Amino acid sequence: MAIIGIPAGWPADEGAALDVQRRLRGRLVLGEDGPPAGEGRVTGLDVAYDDERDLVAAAAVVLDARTLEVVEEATAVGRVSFPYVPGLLAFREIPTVLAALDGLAADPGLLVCDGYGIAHPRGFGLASHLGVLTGRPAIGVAKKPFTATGAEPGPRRGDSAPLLADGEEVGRALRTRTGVKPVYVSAGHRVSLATALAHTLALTPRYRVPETTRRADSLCRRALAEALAAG
DNA sequence: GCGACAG
DNA sequence: ATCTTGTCGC
Repeated sequence: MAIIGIPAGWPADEGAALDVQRRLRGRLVLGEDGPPAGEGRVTGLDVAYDDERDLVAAAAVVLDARTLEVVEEATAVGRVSFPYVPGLLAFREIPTVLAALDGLAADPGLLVCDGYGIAHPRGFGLASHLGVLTGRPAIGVAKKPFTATGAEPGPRRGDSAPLLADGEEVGRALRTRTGVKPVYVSAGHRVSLATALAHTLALTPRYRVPETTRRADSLCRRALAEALAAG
């Protein structure tokens, strides 16, 4: 499989990335409810890195939202396109993730990203960025808190507490399993927070992290290992 | 100015 | 993200 190069004109430094982020932010759509949970399709996206060889492997796994069975999978391997800078994660992952999405024949439905949507320092995290570039509904489900503030949610599955930025609710800390650490859910593009929360609960019948993310995580690790073995 | 900070 | 030792539980 060919290695995805860094796209022409891709931001080369933080200043350029911030400019792109600010421009794309103007195309964000937040007024839609988005696709209802439990029907249609949901697609999990994740990446794995090999810093030594400057490689990133991405996976896109399409699930039937009702049964959570795999409909289709695709992977891509690319060159790392940006250093890790908190708040600019999208610039590191997006070229290879888009290549994986391009490899799908099925309609991906809702995009479920490993990271934040609008609960981001400038309101435009990975899920929002990917949503705008693809035009598709997208949500972010992160495993760790970022810059938004919030209280601890209650102890039971389904309990949640607002994530606040400048007094506005930009997401929720959501307990997906009773007695287990919460995940951090935010709308990305063309979805409401309520829809994002409903999807996250529908995708976590058994584990803390959504089934989409778990499937994509294991697939991109496999893809990276195969790329390294192939040379 | 300093610390904190998705993956 | 990635690395890494040991431990607990189904």
